[in-house]
Amino acid sequence: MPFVKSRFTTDARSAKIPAYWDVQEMLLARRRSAQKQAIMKIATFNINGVKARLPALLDWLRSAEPDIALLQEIKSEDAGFPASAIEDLGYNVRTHGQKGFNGVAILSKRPIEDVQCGLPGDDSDEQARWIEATISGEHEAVRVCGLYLPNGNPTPGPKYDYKLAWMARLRARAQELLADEQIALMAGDYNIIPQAEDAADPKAWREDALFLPESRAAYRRITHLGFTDALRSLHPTAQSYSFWDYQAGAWRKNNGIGIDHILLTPQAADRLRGAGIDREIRAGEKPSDHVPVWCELAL
DNA sequence: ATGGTTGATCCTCAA
Repeated sequence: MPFVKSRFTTDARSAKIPAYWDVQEMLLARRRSAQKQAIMKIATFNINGVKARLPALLDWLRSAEPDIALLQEIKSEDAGFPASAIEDLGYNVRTHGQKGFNGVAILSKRPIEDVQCGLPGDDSDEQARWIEATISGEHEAVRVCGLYLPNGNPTPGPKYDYKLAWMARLRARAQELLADEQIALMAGDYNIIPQAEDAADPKAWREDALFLPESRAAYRRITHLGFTDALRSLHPTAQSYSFWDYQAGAWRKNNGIGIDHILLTPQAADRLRGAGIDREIRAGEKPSDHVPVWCELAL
């Protein structure tokens, strides 16, 4: 390796002084390690019945160690939620449940403050699909919104109308979050396949409420307000599948779809440090048909 | 092409 004379080290004396780049590199490394201590891992997970899924949920919490987990489809009333087993792992628990279906929850190692249940905009809506709260990191707080967007099938029909109406209300809440200019995110089961690339077999979903052009346009009307998809931002070409049907060997054939998303406000996106999908737990004992999607924010 | 799984509940619905 021949010695290449740097234009910054013109003589032997100045060569002893650390180069400008080395100093910058050192400062950057120092800043990175400082940020590492304040990283918060925030996950969304549609567990498809918290009681049937409790062992799998506890296993995942122990191994993935999220600071915050937003759960959907707990299929449990608040009183029936198995909070104590989760609290034993060091989590605070807040639920917004209903009998039989739907239901959302927030698990957090740090205190859960200013909890709001129910998506604003329709007082007659009885379905438990929205919970939001403020959680403080080491230096800064994040407003986390957990959502279970209506499936919408069959189409056309009242269920699809409800989906689109719910998405219009979601857009209104999203606009408020952006206007607040806070570190905030909306994460959950959106029941939306944003693009053909987010499905192994997009043709099979052409007529489905998860992939109809009108559904995807409604989703884009929300993201285009100024949200960043955590996974897509860091891994533009990664496979986004987060759901595999129980039927017809979908998991075995990797016939999946990406419908669980984390949308960040600009203030949250600036603090994004990592994102991923825990797809391996789909192969575990009595798995949910969804797997967790997570991101890491420097807070 | 059409098949076929799971959870919660009250035997059928929702996904």
